[in-house]
Amino acid sequence: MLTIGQLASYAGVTIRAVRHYHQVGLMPEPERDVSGYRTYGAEAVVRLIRIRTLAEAGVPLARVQELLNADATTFAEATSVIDRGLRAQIRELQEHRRRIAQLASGDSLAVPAEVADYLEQVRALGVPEMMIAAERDAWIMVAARYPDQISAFMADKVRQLEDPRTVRFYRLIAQLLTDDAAGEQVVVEMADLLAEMFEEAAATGQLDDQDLNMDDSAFVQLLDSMAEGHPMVVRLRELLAERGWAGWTKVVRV
Amino acid sequence: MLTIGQLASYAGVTIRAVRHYHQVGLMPEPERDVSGYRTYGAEAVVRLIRIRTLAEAGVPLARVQELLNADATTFAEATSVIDRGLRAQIRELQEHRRRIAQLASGDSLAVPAEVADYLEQVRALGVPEMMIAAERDAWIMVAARYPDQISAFMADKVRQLEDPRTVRFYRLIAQLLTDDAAGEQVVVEMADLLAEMFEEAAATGQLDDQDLNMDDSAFVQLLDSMAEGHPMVVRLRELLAERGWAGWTKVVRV
DNA sequence: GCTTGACCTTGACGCAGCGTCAACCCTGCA
DNA sequence: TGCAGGGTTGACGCTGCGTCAAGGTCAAGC
Repeated sequence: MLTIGQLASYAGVTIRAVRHYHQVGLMPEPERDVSGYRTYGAEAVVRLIRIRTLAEAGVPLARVQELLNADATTFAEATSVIDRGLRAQIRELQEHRRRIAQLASGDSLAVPAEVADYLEQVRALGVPEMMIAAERDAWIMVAARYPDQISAFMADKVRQLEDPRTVRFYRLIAQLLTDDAAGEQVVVEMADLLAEMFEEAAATGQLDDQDLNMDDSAFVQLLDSMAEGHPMVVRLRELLAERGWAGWTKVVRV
Repeated sequence: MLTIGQLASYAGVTIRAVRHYHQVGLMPEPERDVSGYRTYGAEAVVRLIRIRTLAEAGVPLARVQELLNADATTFAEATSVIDRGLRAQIRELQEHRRRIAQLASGDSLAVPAEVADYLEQVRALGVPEMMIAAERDAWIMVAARYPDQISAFMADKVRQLEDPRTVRFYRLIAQLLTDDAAGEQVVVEMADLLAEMFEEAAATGQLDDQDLNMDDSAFVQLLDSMAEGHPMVVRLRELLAERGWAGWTKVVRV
């Protein structure tokens, strides 16, 4: 007769696992000797090995129970179900790998590739990291709220970078953030630039497109609020208001 | 400002998950409004999305914490570690699939393929299922104890099946188990057969090979004990003892 | 007969990442 | 005013054991 330790070592499992199987009813509690030790025979070894074989194949213990008593047909069905589950898990893990690989490349942490590309272009203009980070955060939110439209948004933004005035605008931001001496006049130039571009956008109907895309006003407010942290933004909005424009995420004439 | 439900829905997670992240310190507890509701700003949405992105990529929450504050180099290192982990998991699952597929085929539940093949051949001789099951159990144990030698053992057993006396022996077992009337004379014939074969094995040195392979006497006793359940086996051992042989799993001259 | 070390016993907490009550309070609308 | 649909904390549940804790037992050497 075997002690629990011997049983466990024959089957290549831990003592704790054997006791666990008793607890959940996978193996019957065996006879005890005079001092209370569990005593096992060979049939326990066999049962334990079969349990392990199934468990190591990824079968949850609850189903091991059923499978050990199942006929061939039931067993075959069960295994095919389990195999489907395993395949699904593998697919999931592969998806995880893909995501991790994406994360590992660049600052794309939590942003889709399109956004990362755009940010890279903005970075190339010399815009300071602080501003890049703020932009990234905003686009993270947009991507979360409008996952289907994010690539269209980004395509639009990339097109805007072709306009020299947009580039100039970003350069001014860089100047404001890096050069403490730069002050009011820079902000004024920015406001003028924006007002001019808004005018054009209104004329070509681009401002109307916004309505179709950003239909969630609470979300727009939320995005706007992200910018308010900076005093420069506050001042810029004042100047834009003087020029007849309100809104930030979504621009409207007032 | 957002409530917890709004925050959760922006990021596509459950409220419970958000509260969990507070609890484990992944997200700071935000301000409360007059009635005790948590109030969030946009930066919480961003942080939550980044947490989810990492978590869904299979990063344990404990590491998400570190990664969010890590620099690019640390981050790259960490992701490669995580990717290795994911690959390992995938390999494991694939191994599980292999095992499940093996289990699904035939009565190979927990026996290696070699054993299953051997049992199939024995079954073909007309040996009743009860005996097959007993044999299978014994080989399960042998395979567990001597995984490296099991295929050699089985090759040996298959070779033995070529001997007409072995076949005759199995047929006699079948007769004993199915025909209640069959009695003493069958067992005697079996004992004679075995004694003859043991004699030959001793002459050709095959019995010495056993010593090299089965070196664990406790294990041998255990295997012997599996057979003792049947009165026929007990009687057979008596007769073999009269003919000068002892042991069952491991045969010795006495 | 005593000590020592390896092995056995039960009981209970811990783990990851939340899901799911329970029991109660707050808000907005008809 | 009532009711639906938010929010709050607190606590247990799930999987498959690992890991103390606080002992009792066995075999062996002195």
